[in-house]
Amino acid sequence: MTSTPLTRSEAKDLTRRKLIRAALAILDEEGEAGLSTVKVAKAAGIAQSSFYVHFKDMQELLRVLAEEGGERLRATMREARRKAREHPGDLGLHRETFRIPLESICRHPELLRIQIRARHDPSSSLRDFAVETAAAYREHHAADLAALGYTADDERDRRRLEMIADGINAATNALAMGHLEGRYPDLDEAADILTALSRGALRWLRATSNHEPSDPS
Amino acid sequence: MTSTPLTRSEAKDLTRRKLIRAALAILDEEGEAGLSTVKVAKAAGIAQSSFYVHFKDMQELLRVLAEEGGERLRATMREARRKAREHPGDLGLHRETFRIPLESICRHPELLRIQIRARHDPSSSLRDFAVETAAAYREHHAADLAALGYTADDERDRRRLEMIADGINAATNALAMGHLEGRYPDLDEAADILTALSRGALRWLRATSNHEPSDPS
DNA sequence: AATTTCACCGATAGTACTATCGGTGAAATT
DNA sequence: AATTTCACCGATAGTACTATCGGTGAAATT
Repeated sequence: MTSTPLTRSEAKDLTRRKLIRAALAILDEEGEAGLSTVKVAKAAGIAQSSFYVHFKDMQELLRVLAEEGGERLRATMREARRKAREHPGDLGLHRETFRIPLESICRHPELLRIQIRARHDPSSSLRDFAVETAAAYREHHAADLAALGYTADDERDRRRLEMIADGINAATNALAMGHLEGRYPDLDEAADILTALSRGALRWLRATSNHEPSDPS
Repeated sequence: MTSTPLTRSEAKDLTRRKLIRAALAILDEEGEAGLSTVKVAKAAGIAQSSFYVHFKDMQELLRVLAEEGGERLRATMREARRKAREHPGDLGLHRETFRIPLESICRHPELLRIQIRARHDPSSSLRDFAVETAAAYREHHAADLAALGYTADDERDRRRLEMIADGINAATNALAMGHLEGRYPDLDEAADILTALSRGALRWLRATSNHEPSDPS
C-alpha cells in the first residue's frame, strides 16, 4: 500500500523492462508473426505510440531480446564447462555434460523455441543471431568432446567431431522439447540416452581415426 | 512455337499448380510471414483477386501444401521401410536406414525447412501438420529400431526406444541441414555418424534392459 | 518559485494486405 | 448459331499495423 516514489529514469527503465517481458511472452506464445507494437505496448500497459520512446522500432526490440537471450545461453555454457573442468576424466561427468544443457533448456524453454524458429525462418529478424548461437553451441560441444580425450588432429577428424556435436546438440534439443511436452518425464533418462549416443559416436571415431577410411561396423 | 490449346479445366488446373509452386517457393525463401495473396498471385502470373478462384483463402492453400508435402514424406518413409524389409538382419543396411532419409531431405530441403519452422511456430497454420508429421516420423523410426531386434516389451523400453528415435531423427535433420549449408560435404559420412550414434544408444538399451534400472557406464 | 525536460498520450497519415463485387470474353453447351 | 458458363480482371471497402506529431503534466533543474 506504500506508494513507491520512483525517479523518472527508474520509471522509464521499468517500462522498458515491461516491454521486453511482454515481447518475450508474445514471441513465445504467438511467434514473431504475432508481434506488433500494438500488442506489446498494450501488454506492457502503455499507449502504442509510447513504444517508440523506448525502441526505434520492433527490429531494435528484437535485437535487444536476442542479445539478452544470448547472454543467458553463454552463461549456461560457461557454467557447464566450468563443472566439466572441475572433474576431468570423471566418467559420470560425461553424463553431467548432458544434464546441464537439458536442465537449462527446461528452465527457459521459450529461448530455445524462439531460437529454433528463428534459425529456420528467412523472414526472422533474429535469424543471424540464431544461426550464430547454433554455431557457437556446436563448437562449444565439439570442444567438450575433444576435452574428453578425442582430440582431432586432421581436418577430417575435426569435421567429424563437429558433426557429432551437431547431432548430439540436435538430439538434446529434441529430448528437452519432448520432456516439456510431457512425453519424456525423466530428464536423467534423457541424459543417459545422450550419453549413450555420444559414446557410440566416439567409439566409432576412435575405431576409424587414422585407420580404415570409413567402416562403422 | 505451337500454341497448345488447353481446355478450360486444364488451364485452371495449370494455374492452380502455378499458385502452389509459387507459394512453396515464397514459403521457403521468405517464410510464412512473407506469404500473401498479392505475392503468390503475382508470382503465378494472375491478378490478386483471382487467387480466390482457386482457394478460399491462404489458409486453404497452406493446408493443400501440407497435404502434398506430407504425402511426399510418407512415400519416402514407405520406401525406406520397404528396402529395410528386403534385407533383414543385414548390418550394412543399418547404415542404409540413415542414408535414405538424408538423401530424401536433401532432395527437397524446403519441405524439411518449412516443417521445422512450423513445428515451433505457434502462429503457423501448418503447426498441427508439422507436429503430427514429426510424431509419425518418430514412431516410424522407433519401429525401425525395434525391427532391428531391439523389441521393447515394457513401457519403459518403449519410451526409451522412442526417445532414441527422436534423438536420431533430430540428428538426421541437423546433419542434412549442415550438408545443405556446405559444412558437411559427404552424406555417407553423415550416415556413418548416425549409424554410430544409434549403435551407441542400442548398446546401452541392451545393457540396461531388464537389468539395472539405469547405469550408462 | 520559475523554468525546462521528457515519458507518455491521442490522433492520424501512410502502408500492406484481404476478400468481395460487377464486368468481360472466350470456352463450353445447347 | 444462340446461349450459358466461368476463369480472370480491375476497383474498392475494410482491417491491422507502423511511425510521426503536437499536447500535457509531473519530475527535474534552475
